[in-house]
Amino acid sequence: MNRTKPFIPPLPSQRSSEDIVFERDKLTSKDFKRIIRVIGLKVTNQRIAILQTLHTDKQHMTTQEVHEIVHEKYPEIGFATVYRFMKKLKDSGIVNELRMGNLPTRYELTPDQHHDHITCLKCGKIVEFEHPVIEKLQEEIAKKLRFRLKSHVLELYGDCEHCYNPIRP
Amino acid sequence: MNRTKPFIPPLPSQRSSEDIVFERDKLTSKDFKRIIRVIGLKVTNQRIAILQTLHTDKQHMTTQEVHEIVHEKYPEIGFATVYRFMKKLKDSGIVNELRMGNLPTRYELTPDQHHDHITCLKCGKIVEFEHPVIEKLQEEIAKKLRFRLKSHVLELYGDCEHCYNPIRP
DNA sequence: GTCTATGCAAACTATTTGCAGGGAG
DNA sequence: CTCCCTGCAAATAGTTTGCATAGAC
Repeated sequence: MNRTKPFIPPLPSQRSSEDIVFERDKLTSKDFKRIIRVIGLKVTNQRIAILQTLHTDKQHMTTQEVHEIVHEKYPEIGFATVYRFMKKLKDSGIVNELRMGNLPTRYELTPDQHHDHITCLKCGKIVEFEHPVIEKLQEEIAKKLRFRLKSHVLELYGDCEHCYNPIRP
Repeated sequence: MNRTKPFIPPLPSQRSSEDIVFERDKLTSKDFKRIIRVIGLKVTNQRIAILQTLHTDKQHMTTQEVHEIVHEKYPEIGFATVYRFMKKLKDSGIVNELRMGNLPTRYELTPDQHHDHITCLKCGKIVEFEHPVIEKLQEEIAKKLRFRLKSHVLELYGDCEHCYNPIRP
């Protein structure tokens, strides 16, 4: 996977190319501030910390997990702040919302290259994959049904190799 | 779409072919009883009514909607009964669970032929589609990642033709 | 100084659970 | 007659909202 490709938050409308291009792997506090400003919000320590967490810590975190981590640095932070900011981030495309079954919603910084997920029903392990052909087929389907495709969710569910009985043949 | 094909509830294990084949379009009270028995539950009026509703009324209903409808015939019925039964139905594959964004979970009788959904973000319209190639590609992905594929969710989101500005060219 | 953001708590929504009585097999 | 099923209500989980204060710009 190409990890040095520039990370461009997909803001639907007013994108001013040179303004919001970030190096995905090297996001600093300065970048976070910039992201926040770009989506028209005020820069606060809490928000920086949330972005920092999403960027540094493990992918696919729930709001509660994000809160837990940020809480260590800013013990006063409330759930509401995290929830509210996550929603803003989602609305401006900075993060993706992942809904696995009826588990709590998880988030990931919008990847530079779109990918989907396969989740183990037994241990909860999540593996990412990309499949350009499927992407293209989806476009075709939408076109045929006269929809303007905005987004999609493809989640596979199964048992990972460690979880389906390794003893029985 | 072939609507006269036999409807075979995909019970994972003990399927005794001649026992659980139903004509999808003609399900009667008798069939509902049979379905309930097949999944190892006791037959009750409430359960029959729930299946009846899922079969007769509009597809893609929430548990609350199902409850509302069944409630007219059995005013004493509680949410719990519907929720509990829906879960059983899901576990035995009689119904599919659809989770569109963070909206309440919707259900459909498991279609004889698998299909996915495209949802209009503006008016909520849902259109079903099938795409065998995508299905096959999913199998391949799972295989490559060493998962035993159990199920998947493919939901496309966009604006339907009536909702993207029909005036502007 | 103005207006947005925050923290707290309460409200809300969808869903689950405990329990005692009712009904299917 | 034995459990399973049901209705009710209370509990829970995740998320949202109202409000007064704090803080960014």
